[in-house]
Amino acid sequence: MRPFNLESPKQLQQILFEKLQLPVLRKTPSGTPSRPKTCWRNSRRRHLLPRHILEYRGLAKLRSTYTEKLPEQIDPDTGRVHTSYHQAVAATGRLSSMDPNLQNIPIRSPEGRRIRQAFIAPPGYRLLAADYSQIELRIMAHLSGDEGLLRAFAEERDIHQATAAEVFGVAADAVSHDQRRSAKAINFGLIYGMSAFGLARQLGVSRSAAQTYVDLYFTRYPGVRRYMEATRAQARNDGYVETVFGRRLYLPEIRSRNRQLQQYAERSAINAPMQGTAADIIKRAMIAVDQWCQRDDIPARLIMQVHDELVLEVREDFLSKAAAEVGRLMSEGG
DNA sequence: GGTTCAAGCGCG
DNA sequence: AAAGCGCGCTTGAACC
Repeated sequence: MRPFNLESPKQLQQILFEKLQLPVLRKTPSGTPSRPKTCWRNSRRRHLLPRHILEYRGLAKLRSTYTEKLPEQIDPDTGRVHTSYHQAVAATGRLSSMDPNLQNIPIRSPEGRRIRQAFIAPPGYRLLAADYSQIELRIMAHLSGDEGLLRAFAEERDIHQATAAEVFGVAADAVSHDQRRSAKAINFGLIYGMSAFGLARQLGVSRSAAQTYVDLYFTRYPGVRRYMEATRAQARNDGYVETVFGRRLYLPEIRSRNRQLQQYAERSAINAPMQGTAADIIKRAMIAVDQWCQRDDIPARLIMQVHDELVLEVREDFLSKAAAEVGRLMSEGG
């Protein structure tokens, strides 16, 4: 018998599953019992130990990846951390940031935000971040031409609230927190090509309830359903999908007899035009913003891109002018 | 000393 | 059986 390493995360988790009596919902090919991740993560509501372990993992990630590593990556010449952006990595046309990755600096947790606070501008300068609001859903509205969705955006509505009002048949100001949360999950799910099954798992409701939400959504936004169906059909016919600006993603597996590969290709076909068009738009904005920055006497520099967000370094006295101009360039393209 | 893989985490 | 897209980094295990 092999030595039993109690510090092996896998073994620890395995023992924990038994002690906590989490159900075995499937087995791996080798016969090892296995529980879905969500089951394990949900168990933290009932059990103290999983809660502590998940908290520990999050903190360990922050320490090992950011707190300990980033200071080592400071360039001695400039005193800054410099990333490399790669243009031909992500299939959808996004940039990817490497060595170090500055597109995944923490922000979602309070502890993570403390790490982000370490990123500062030089004396006399400030960081200016400008991001697109709901850009992929706006693109979905554009591509689908759905009247209801286009109207909601034209009226600058809170889109998740507006969706909830439509799907649950209530007035916008009567939408509950849970209804908005569900609508948000539906909206994200649509962008990702998610099924009713996936939505059910995400929301913790029954499959039939999730199916009801999806059906209701498509009744309210029929253009979106038409668009989704047309995109799948087009991908299957042509073997590729493309963005508004013509960037293509080839999907040979859309005709695979392997159902898993075929469905994955379908989800990619749904997602790529939206994610890819967003990538095209911000790249054009980057060119416009940088050209503006390079003009004489403009005390602002484009220093980072995070998919739907541009970050600039701006001289303090120029901040409001820069914010206005960057906003204009990002929405109108110059 | 190195590589490769999976798991698990960070972000949009 | 799997059933939500796109990424990168760290860790530990297994192996050379």
